[in-house]
Amino acid sequence: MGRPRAFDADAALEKAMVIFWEQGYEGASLTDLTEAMGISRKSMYAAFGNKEQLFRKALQRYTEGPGAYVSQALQAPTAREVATMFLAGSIRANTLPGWPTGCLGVQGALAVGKTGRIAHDTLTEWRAHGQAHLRERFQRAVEESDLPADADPDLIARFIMTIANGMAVQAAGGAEREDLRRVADTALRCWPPA
Amino acid sequence: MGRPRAFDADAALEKAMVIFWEQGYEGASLTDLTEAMGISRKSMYAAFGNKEQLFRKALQRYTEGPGAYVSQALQAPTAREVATMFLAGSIRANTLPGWPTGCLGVQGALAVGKTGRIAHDTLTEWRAHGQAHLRERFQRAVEESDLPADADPDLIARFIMTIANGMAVQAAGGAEREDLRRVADTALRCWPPA
DNA sequence: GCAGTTCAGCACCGATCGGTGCACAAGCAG
DNA sequence: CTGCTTGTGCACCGATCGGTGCTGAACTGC
Repeated sequence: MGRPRAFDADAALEKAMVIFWEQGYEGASLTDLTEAMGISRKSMYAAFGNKEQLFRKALQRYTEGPGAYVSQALQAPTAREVATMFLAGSIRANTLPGWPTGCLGVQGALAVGKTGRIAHDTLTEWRAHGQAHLRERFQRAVEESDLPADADPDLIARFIMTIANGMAVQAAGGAEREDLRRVADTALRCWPPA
Repeated sequence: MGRPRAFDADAALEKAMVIFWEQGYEGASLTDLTEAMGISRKSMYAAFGNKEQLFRKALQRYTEGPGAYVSQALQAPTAREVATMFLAGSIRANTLPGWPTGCLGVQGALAVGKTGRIAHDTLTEWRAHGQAHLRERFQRAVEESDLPADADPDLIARFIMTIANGMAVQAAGGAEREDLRRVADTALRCWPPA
């Protein structure tokens, strides 16, 4: 009994997920969230508890929606297909047209709100500069025949930088130095990588 | 002429760098920063301008300090040594004892302040769960002889997850789907990776 | 000594944060 | 219709944000 709710809680949760995805937890203010969800603060609290619980539910929805590739990949018949499907699904989820770029699981504490946009852009540029330096160096290596003539300096630089970026996320999650060292060794087992 | 400043601006900048490194730009409040620097807000503004400029100077100091491995690696004689030194330096900088873990260039917009700690931990756990599922699946592959008996499921899972994490950072920086696809192909060119 | 200049500390600014009390409207059971 | 419950919107809470005006002390050149 009582008055039924006048909005679609599931649709509202999806809107909230998008805001968290593109702005991160701290960067997403209650005003941002409720405006996107099209409901009042009070309705949000009544329906979802508080901001933290809303975030958890948004993450769960992400896992079942854009992040469903994880469980799908795990069902592949061979280990190689698991890895291939996992990475392919990750790529797809990271670059869905009409959706925020990147992964909510990383982005959620990587993206920033309005006040942090400056720092976000500064760091994106900083990483791009580092990658550009690598690319130029590998370009030189091609010219010096240190790398094969058909090697792709841009790809190699991006590959190495991707490993480094990934290791930074791993380290933020508590990975030990020896863990990372073995990852790097694995990445360099085949050289040149392309 | 005039009264000289009573604190070491360079030491203060280093303290600020550490706070940004472990708490991110938005997560580092002026109170956090000035307390760590041991100076008043007014002194900070007089010496560094504002929070944004302080962040830029802290990033520059990071580049010249813990991040100096980048320019060092670029001077290596061969491309392979460049890649090896770059990754090794990245690992070292990500896991310096007595310093924050991870990379300021990623962390600066990844880590969060007090209010975001909950989300940060939630996401760290979320990523760890995904990696654990991968590990269990690769463990099964070893038991099924789909992977060699000496394959290391933990390492393979961490390697794949590191690529995925790195691609998420790349995507947040604007990488296209095709760019990421080639990175993933590169990572899977040698299989099994260990 | 003096005058000039700059530093440091405190209180305070408006804005925004996450979260809530209250009045009222909307729908239920009888 | 009358009670009763519950969703909704508005105004507002204390806390904190980045940033500043003011006061006085500390140091310089003369």
